[in-house]
Amino acid sequence: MATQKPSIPKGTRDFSPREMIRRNHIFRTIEEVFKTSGYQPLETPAMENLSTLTGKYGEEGDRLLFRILNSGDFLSGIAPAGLPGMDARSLARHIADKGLRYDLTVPFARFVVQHRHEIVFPFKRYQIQPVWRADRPQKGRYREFYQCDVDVVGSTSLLNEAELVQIMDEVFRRLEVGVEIRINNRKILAGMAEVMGVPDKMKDLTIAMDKLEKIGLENVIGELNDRGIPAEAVEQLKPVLGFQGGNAEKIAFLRNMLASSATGMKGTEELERLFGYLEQSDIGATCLLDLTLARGLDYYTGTIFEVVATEWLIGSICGGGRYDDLTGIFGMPGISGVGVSFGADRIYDVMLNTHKFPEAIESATPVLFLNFGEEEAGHVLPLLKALREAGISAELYPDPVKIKKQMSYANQRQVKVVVLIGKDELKEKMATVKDMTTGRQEKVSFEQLAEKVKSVL
RNA sequence: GUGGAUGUAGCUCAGUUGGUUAGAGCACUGGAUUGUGGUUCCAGGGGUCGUGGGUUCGAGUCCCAUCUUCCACCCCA
Repeated sequence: MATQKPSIPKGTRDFSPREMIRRNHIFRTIEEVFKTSGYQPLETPAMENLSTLTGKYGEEGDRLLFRILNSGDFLSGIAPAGLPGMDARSLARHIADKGLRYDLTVPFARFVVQHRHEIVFPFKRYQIQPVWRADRPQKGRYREFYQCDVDVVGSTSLLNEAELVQIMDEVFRRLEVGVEIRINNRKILAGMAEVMGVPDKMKDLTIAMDKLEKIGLENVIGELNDRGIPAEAVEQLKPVLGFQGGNAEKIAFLRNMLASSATGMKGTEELERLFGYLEQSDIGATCLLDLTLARGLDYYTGTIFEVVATEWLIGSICGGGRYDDLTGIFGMPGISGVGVSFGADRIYDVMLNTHKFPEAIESATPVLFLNFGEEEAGHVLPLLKALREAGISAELYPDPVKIKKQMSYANQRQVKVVVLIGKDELKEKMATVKDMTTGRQEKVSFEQLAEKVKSVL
């Protein structure tokens, strides 16, 4: 067999021990915050039935789903004559009925409906697992990445939204990542489309508005025109796009602008109440009412969130919102949920580039016993066990190779303490303890070893 | 899915208008030092030049295709 160059699929990554220590620091911090707010852990399978996934993320989302080829003779049901006339899309419907999950929210909704009789509502869960998207990789964009979701379903209270903001604030405070939390409400966007006389164009409207920060006012207006929104409607939108003022002023402005839209007024009230809660919640990060925030996922119906890092531009590092009827598609209408998702990989990128990883999490190196041969190594085993029981991580070099080689290994592993027990030491029942940072070494009795090692560490 | 850039040793990169056997630094292995690392010195191993075609007497170098990575669009964590 010809040797092949080892590689991994496009957009996926290996994580080295050094990277894993840092990633785990992020995961543990997030999980800790989730737990202290009363959320419970949940996991779902990497793959879902394709019928569960399709149609939940919009047309673009469907395109980005990874499909899993059926097992067995999956072409048997297709007439060979029909094949040439079939495009990849329709063929895919016949030969794939499973797909990798695209996010954690839809599988969660599926879980809630499927287990509705076992669940006590309001149900609060968190879920930290990878998701897959067949997107083209780019800066901060991967085909396999981890999401850390917190959701609560079965409650329409805006206190849930406020709690999620608190969680976002606390996570990034603990990770020492500077952020701005942007908040909007889909009902506001629907209301705008309504008062502009283009209620069916809400999606086009939001896609264009969302780009304001990126492409500027002129280009947004151009895009609105291209998307078939009449000039007089665009004219009504201009004050929104150019609005300067604080959150309270924005709410007052909306109340005036959206007066004729029941939906719009509902959204305005929701925002007002949420910001009221936030004022009483002692939030450290900036919470900004962003009238141009849209978010592409189809299922959001109320409050929407997005978090961006202020010290490193990489797109959003956390996002989410309220979905009023996600469970309805699975046959359980009338259950409202709200949640946010932390993008662990992007948070990692931000922390790496802004040097936010604490040194302390990196230096958990063990004590190393050198291996002088079969007999000497045998005498090390009880000492090794004693150290470990004393809570000191320790290891014995497995092969009796040259001491120089073993020392070199210790050095590269950044081992702080090396213990040498050779023929000489065995005779006196002593161990030589070497401090690798100073280079100094000292002989101690086996009984004193743990204590001595501790003093050097 | 659209457009642009990229690929030479494990890593970072040289490589002339196309011309012998493709180089350097770091890393690795062995030795100076038969029980002592991080410094130094000496020696050594390692590359079908991303892959597949083509042009040419001759291709790392030119052309085409394809893949990877990166960047932008779309969309998004």
